Amino acid sequence: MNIHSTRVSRLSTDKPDAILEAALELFVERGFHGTAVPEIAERAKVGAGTIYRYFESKEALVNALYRKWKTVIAQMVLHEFPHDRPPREQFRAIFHRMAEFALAHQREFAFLEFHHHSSYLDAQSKALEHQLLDFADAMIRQAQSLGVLKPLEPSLLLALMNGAFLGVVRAGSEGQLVLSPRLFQEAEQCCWEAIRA
Amino acid sequence: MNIHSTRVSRLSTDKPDAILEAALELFVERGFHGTAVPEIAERAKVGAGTIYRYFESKEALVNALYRKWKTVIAQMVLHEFPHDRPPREQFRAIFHRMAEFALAHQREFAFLEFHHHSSYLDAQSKALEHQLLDFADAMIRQAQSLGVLKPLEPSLLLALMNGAFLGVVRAGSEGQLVLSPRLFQEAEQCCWEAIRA
Amino acid sequence: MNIHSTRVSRLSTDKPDAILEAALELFVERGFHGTAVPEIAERAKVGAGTIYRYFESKEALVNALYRKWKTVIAQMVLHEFPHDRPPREQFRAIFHRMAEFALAHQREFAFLEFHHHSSYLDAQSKALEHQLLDFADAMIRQAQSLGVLKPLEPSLLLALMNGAFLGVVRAGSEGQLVLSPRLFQEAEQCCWEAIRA
Amino acid sequence: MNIHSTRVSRLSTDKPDAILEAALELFVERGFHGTAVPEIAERAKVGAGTIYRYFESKEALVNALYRKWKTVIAQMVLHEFPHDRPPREQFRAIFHRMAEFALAHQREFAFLEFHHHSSYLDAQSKALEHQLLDFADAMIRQAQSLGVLKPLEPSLLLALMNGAFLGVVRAGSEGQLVLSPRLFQEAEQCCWEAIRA
DNA sequence: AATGAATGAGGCTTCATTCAT
DNA sequence: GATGAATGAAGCCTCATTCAT
Repeated sequence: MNIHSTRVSRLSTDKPDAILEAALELFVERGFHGTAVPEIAERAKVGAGTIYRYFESKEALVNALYRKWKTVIAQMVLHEFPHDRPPREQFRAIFHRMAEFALAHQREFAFLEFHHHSSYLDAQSKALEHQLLDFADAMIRQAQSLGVLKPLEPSLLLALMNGAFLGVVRAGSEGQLVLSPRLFQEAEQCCWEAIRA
Repeated sequence: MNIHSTRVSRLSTDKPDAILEAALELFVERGFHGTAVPEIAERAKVGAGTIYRYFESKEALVNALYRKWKTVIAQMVLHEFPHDRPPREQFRAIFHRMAEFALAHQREFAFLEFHHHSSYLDAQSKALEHQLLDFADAMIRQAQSLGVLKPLEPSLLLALMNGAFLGVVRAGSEGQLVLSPRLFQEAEQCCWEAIRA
Repeated sequence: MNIHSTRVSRLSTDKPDAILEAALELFVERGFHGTAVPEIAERAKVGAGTIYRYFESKEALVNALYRKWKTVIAQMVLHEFPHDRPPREQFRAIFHRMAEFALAHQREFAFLEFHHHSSYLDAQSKALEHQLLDFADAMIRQAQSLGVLKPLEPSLLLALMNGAFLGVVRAGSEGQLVLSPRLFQEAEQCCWEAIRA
Repeated sequence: MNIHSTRVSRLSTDKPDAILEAALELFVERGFHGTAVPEIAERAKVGAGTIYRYFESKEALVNALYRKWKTVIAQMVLHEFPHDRPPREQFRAIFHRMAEFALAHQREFAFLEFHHHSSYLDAQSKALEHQLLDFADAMIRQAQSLGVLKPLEPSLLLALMNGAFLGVVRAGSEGQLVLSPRLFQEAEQCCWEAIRA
């Protein structure tokens, strides 16, 4: 098998990926209901029918997309997490890893956020959602028990951090802010001061 | 004007409001493209054609809705703003007024946030968006010049605050948090600590 | 309300009927799966969407059609049936009434026969089917007990009569035979001789 | 030709047959338009493209199928027909031979009947149809000239016989009747009495 | 020769909008 | 002014057919 045939073969294999990629872009730009399946096909440079060889329906497609990236981000955050380090460092780790993901995959991040609670996400997709939230919730409670964080409702602290981070990413994708590792470091410091005891 | 004509007039006047109200609910529940105009008519208890007497198109309807509430929230925040008070107090004022709005009009707030940057919003609607942001930006710069806030990019601080606030409201509408004036006070304190020098 | 408005009103009311009529013709000509809904709309001179104001789906449409005419034929045969007359006369009555229907509604008769056992007919429609068959079966058994008919399986006699009648109507619609009351009288005599003791 | 090549050859030769067999089953179950070509391929255990190596199109496939079995049944009925025997015996021969075919090939018989006058049958296929009918018509006329049959329109007698026979087979495939040689003998006697002078 | 992935025309259905009442 | 029946363009999806392997 020479280079050429390898390439051809890779192209074939990439069809579902091209579809996912195209769908991601369009769902972010126009939303789920605002995107027509043939548009996705066109951008992915495949026939409209081809989409249905790989995904049962438009809904199955969003769900596959959602699960794919939600799984990636969860793994990035949780992989070899420094469980035995102090809260301040753990917080930095989470923030940093999410920033890394958000920088490398702005569109994917936006997609995950905008489709959070949509009616077309199935139970399995919604379950994935809680993986990270539950983890963060546990972190917060532990840090609170150590007296490191403000003794407020964990959900409040979580909502503030989550929101603040998302706000920064949003400002980035809207062009009001140029995202950079440096910027996220600054944001991280601010966020920490928001919740520390 | 006799009783009869008053009634008729009141009914007539209420129709566009009923339509806006119904549209708001449905747009929040299912999104713009996910909502059918006849559904709006049904919930508003008017004929489908009636909507087109008051709004040129479905798009004109969202834009009217967006402008209506964006104007209300802008007025709530800016009306008799304590321009001569210290930054700490001004920050509290903004936060408090927005919280008031968000508590009284959760659906409206959600609507404004979810439709921020949608393609179906026209230029005029998008312009309204900047009213509050520009105001906040000016506040931040002034406070920074007084050395009260961290000397970071104003857009970053704005994004953090905006996001954090939104995160709390979101957690509220998702049921993870029970919104209350007390809760917003706590959130406000956290947010302030995030950005103060 | 003058003649003109009556006409208009009748036209409006006739829309579902026009749809049923058009569907009937096309289903007979090309079968259920061979007929496109827009074709039905075109022949009925209505918009394609209009069909869906009156029928939930293409399937609901065939079922409505089937039930409509199956009910009509059943009533024609069973209405004021001469229960107290001798078998020979009863047989003639059934045959004659069905012939009357088949002559007046050739297409409808063909439709009912060709769609008998189709997968798109729902349970309710299929239930209607048995109304006439069960009645005929009871007749046959009674006549047998009187020694008037051959002592063969009732289902066989029924199948022979049913088939023979249908064969004549078919030959008529295929142009091999010109249907007439006279012709059916002759057919009736033949059929009786086939089954009489 | 060695064992190996025989096997290969048999396999190859069997492919069109497997396709015809699969198509027959599905056409009977769901009709022509209700059956998808890939389904036929799947049931025949061949690739979808393979079908097009043997048949130009889906339409060509039904026509081939129709012609194949229409030819078989015609040969079964006409082969060494007892031209010099009396009408009663000839009638019995036809009936018996068709019964034999219908018993051995219920699905094929059903297929031929249900697709009689379909728009997708071409002229050649429809011509085959007349082979048997014309033969039967000639028989009837001859028997009539001998005064053995009722002096009614030959087409009427033909339609009655044809229909009655079909009715019995139909009742068999619908489960209302258990087909057997004995049953067909009884049916034959009935039919004869229907038309004899 | 055989395959089955790929295609895109066409089918069923929805829905924004119009218009006769 | 108000209605809602009617429309047809457009959306999701299927499937007969092709073609690269």
